[in-house]
Amino acid sequence: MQKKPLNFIESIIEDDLSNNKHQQIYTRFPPEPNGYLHIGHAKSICLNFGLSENYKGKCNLRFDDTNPVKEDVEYVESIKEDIKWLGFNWEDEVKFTSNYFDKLYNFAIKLIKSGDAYVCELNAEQLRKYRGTPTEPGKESPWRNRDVAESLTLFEGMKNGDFDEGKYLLRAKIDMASPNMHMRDPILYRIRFANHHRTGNTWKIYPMYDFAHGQSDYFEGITHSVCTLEFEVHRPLYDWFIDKLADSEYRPQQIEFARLNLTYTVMSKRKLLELVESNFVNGWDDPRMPTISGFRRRGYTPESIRNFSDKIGVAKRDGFIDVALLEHSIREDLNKKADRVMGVLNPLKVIIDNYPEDSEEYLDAVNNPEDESRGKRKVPFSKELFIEQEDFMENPPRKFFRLGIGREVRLRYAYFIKCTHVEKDDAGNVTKVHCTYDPASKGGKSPDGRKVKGTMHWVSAKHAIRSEIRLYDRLFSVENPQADKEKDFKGFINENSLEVNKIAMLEPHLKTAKSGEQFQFERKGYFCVDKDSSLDNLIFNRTVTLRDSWAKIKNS
RNA sequence: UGUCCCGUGGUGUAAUUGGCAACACGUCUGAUUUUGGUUCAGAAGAGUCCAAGUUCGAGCCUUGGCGGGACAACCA
Repeated sequence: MQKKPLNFIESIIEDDLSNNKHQQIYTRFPPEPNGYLHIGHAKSICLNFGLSENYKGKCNLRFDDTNPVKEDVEYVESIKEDIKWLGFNWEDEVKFTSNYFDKLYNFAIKLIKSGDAYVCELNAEQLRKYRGTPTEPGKESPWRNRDVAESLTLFEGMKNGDFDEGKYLLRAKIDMASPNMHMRDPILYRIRFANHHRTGNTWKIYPMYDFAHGQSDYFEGITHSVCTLEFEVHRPLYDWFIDKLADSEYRPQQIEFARLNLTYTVMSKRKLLELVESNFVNGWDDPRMPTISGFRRRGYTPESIRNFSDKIGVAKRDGFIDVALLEHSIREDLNKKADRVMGVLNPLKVIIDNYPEDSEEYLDAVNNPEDESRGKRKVPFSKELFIEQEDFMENPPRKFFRLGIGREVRLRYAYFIKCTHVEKDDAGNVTKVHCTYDPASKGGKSPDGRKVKGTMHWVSAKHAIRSEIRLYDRLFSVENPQADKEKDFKGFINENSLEVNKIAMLEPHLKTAKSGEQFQFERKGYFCVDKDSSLDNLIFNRTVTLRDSWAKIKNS
């Protein structure tokens, strides 16, 4: 057995462990509770929790809840649910940055006292001007050298709610000329009269993310603070804070990796929120959304997402993962797990002219050829059947192996049938296909050994149950909807990303299928029962189609 | 005209004291098949952004270019 090559983060960890820098690793997943988790977060979750699993360490779930105006308990609940669903467990109880508000406040006071922070009165616009640009140095605030005592008093007042929002700020005193914008006297605290989902109205001031994040890692004893690339330039600032705070050699080590981009979708919470709010989709868990809850409702399994996460790897260069790899991951998983059934999406009536009028019989069908333990079931057969419209052609092209006049095919698990003639409507559309069957071919084998090219799925007309089927396609019509700087990403939405089919006919076995249950509709794809489904209105979501080499031939 | 990060098949990741580039997805053949699925066998596809240098030998080291990305929210 060959050892799987390490990614660069694992290499760092193995070095740290073998050098005894750490005896045990401690990671964390630190979402802000301001939206639902998406597949990009899943990558980070699998990484952080996976690392702690593989190296026998620990991993915290910590909500970075420093901005009460955007955050909500609804989101903390959904995030917890998603992580559990993926199969991960956090260490101890859930952590919140708001747990550290006191510590952070005391640290801020320490910084004021040591002359490393001051209360500033610049307004938003002035602040922007004073900050400079990436290529031009900033200017020092007129309040920068205010008395320590005065800053202390003012900061106390800010905390007590004595001042209006925006009136004062606490800023670190670092270097307004730094080539790194984040070092130009960053804001530590701002006044906010907002109700915090956990601390209520206790606080009138809230720490900025940059002032809270690194220290929270430090408070929790995190050894490896894994985050995405955009925080790379923040690292010197976090290190600056920790140097002021630390009383030992211990430092959390921040390591940045490239966030996940997937083709034909968008991955920012802001954009996903926009899709939800403008009703392009039906909520955060719409099966077209790249959210974890969306994939769950679509029928993706936790295993498929974890395997996907393994396969995409971890690196610092950012790129786009082909959505085909995700689709491969779910097919791979469902191929082993999903029971096969027969369902006709676009029914075409077939009449077996030589089959006895009122007769019916139950035929054996294998539930899952990949898993014998799943056993067999009975499928009813009778004189009138439905087949898929696209499985019949009057003038079939070369390489078409299905039914046509004079052709013989196999009905899966049933009989060989041969088409004799068709009926048409006034418009010339085929409405009924007449066939004869070979009674000797029961079960799908012909005793004389003759072969047929095609095997088709079918349902017995009088036994079939009708169902609603939601067919999903990619949400966007281009690989990268954000590539165009001029045009808004919503302009690239695929108008046909949802097709609701209400004419599908399924084998009766599915009548009692429960919400969340997954099946392979033979030759059509993987489907799961939607949460909106009920006994009198069965609803299936198509998770993904099967690979389809005929479609490729047909389209070329 | 700043600081930091990154350039390996179509896509994503490997190549761990420097030894003529591997795996996965995708693509294309063929075999098997009661799913045009699965499975199996095979093929094409990069000479590692460019240039110079060190070396017997460079994707790995050095230098200089070029290209891409991040950073100017009282967001995270």
